[in-house]
Parts: sequence; C-alpha cells; structure tokens
Amino acid sequence: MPELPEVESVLKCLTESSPSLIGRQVREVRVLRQSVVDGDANELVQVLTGKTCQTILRHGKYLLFGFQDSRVKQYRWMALHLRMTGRLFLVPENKVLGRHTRLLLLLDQGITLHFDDPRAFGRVWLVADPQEVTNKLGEDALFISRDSFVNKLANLRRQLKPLLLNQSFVAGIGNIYADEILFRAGLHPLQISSELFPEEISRLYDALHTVLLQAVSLKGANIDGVFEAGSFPVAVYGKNRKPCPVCGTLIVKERLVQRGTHYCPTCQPLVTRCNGG
DNA sequence: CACTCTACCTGTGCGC
DNA sequence: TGCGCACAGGTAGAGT
Repeated sequence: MPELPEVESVLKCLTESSPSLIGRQVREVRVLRQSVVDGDANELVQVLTGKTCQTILRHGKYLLFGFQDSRVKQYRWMALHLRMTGRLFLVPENKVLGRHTRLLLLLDQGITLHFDDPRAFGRVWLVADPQEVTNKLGEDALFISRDSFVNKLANLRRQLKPLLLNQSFVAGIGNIYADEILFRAGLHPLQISSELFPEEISRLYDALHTVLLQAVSLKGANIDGVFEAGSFPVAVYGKNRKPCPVCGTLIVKERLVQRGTHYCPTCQPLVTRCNGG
C-alpha cells in the first residue's frame, strides 16, 4: 500500500542516507525470485552489473533508477513498483536476508539494496527511457496545478473515487489517500465529476494538495502498524464504525467500485443533480 | 467510453 | 489448538 507519500519517503531514504545509493556502483545483482523481474531477469543482471546509480526519479508510485557506465554516457533505467507490500532499504552487506527478500543489488562501500516483498506483487523492469513509464501516467499528484486538475476533471463524467485511483488521470493516489482526500473535500466517493460545482472541484484540488503535502512531510501514513515510518494521521481509512473526527457520525466502510471505501455519510453526502454543475 | 471482473500473491484474522 | 477461508489492494487485460 505504499502510495505517493510513502514512495517519496523511500526515495528520500535512498538518496539522503549515508552512504547514499547515488554514486554507488553495482558489483552484483541477485534475483532471488524470478517473478520480481518483469521481462528477462538475465538481461537485468547483465545490464546493471558494473554500472553506477546516478539518479533516482519518482513519478506517481513508480521509481526510476538511472544507471550509467563509466565509459558510456547513455543511461539505462530500472523501473520499480512496490505495489502492495514492497519495501526498499540499504543495509550493510552480509546482513541476513529477510524471509521475503526478492532482489539484491550488492554495491560498493559495503552496502546492499534490498527489495523485500511478502506478497510478491512488486516488480522491477528495464526501460530505455523514463518516458516509457511516465507516458502512460497522468501528472504527478504532488505537482499537478489547479488549472490542469480543473480542466481535466471538468471534461470527464466519472465517479470521483475511481477517477482519483486512475493513474492516467493523476498519478500517485491509492485507496488510502483517495478516501482521505474525498473526506477532506466533503465529497461522496460516487459523486460524478462532471456534476460538481466549480467550488467543489476547487475544494477537491485543495484537499488533494493539502493531504499529499502533509503526508509527504510526515513520511507517509500511520495505519495501525502497517507502516512503521510515517505519522500522517488518517481520518477515515480503516476507521469504520468509529466517530467522524469532524461531526461524530460513525464512519461507514462499504465495498464501492471493487474497493474498500471509507467515508462519513454526514460530511460526504451523495448529491443527485439533474445537469452538469 | 465507462465500468466490471479476474488474475496475480500471501499474511492476517475470523469462525467453527 | 488448528483448520479453512475470506479478505486486503495496484495494475493489466479481458469482457460488458
């Protein structure tokens, strides 16, 4: 369940730890579970071995690691998605493997990058250019402008929750932050985008921006022991049958659009409207 | 186009 | 105590 704020936190850990992943040369790649590599695992090993990690980008929930050969200027990129339970961390080499370690990059300076993932949904794959990943995605949710958000949303007739979850609309929001954003905006998950009043669209953008910025600054969400790092306090996610922090009404959890969805029926009423807002 | 369903996975927590 | 099973969810891809 790492979403944008959690992935951003991972990125900061990798780049700001000492020693940082940036500037480290790959001495050896170990694929401990073949399915962690989308594509040819042998090619991944061949391409990365000997190269140096020069930069790491994030777009939505994707990380892109730029590797360069000392002799060749052209970058090769490793894309990575943590999906549900993936974790990345730098540890001293010879550290015992976790039960669910899927991929190791053994680096210089005696450190190793671990990719652990109990559910084994996470993937890495090679791309020639970051655009291979970002082309299919919308703008990053942390950086999308109000104008861009308003324009894109106004042209779509979609329920708000699946719209926020759609990575080609805006990249980085998952189930937790979709619920949190809609709660903060006071909008029902099934409200139709094209029927919103301008003031409501503006509120939705404000909520998206505020929630994500705050969550990033707190290094992700704090959800009953799921994430050990973050301290962003969730208002509705996982709070079914608990009082709404605003009005005290009990939070409802329902399965909407194939997702566990938490909302306050008082603060987020579903409003039916005859025509576009 | 908008929406639904399924597959991919495994740890957790429930009922019996 | 332990067994079986539903459930959690991001994404791709197929189907309605």
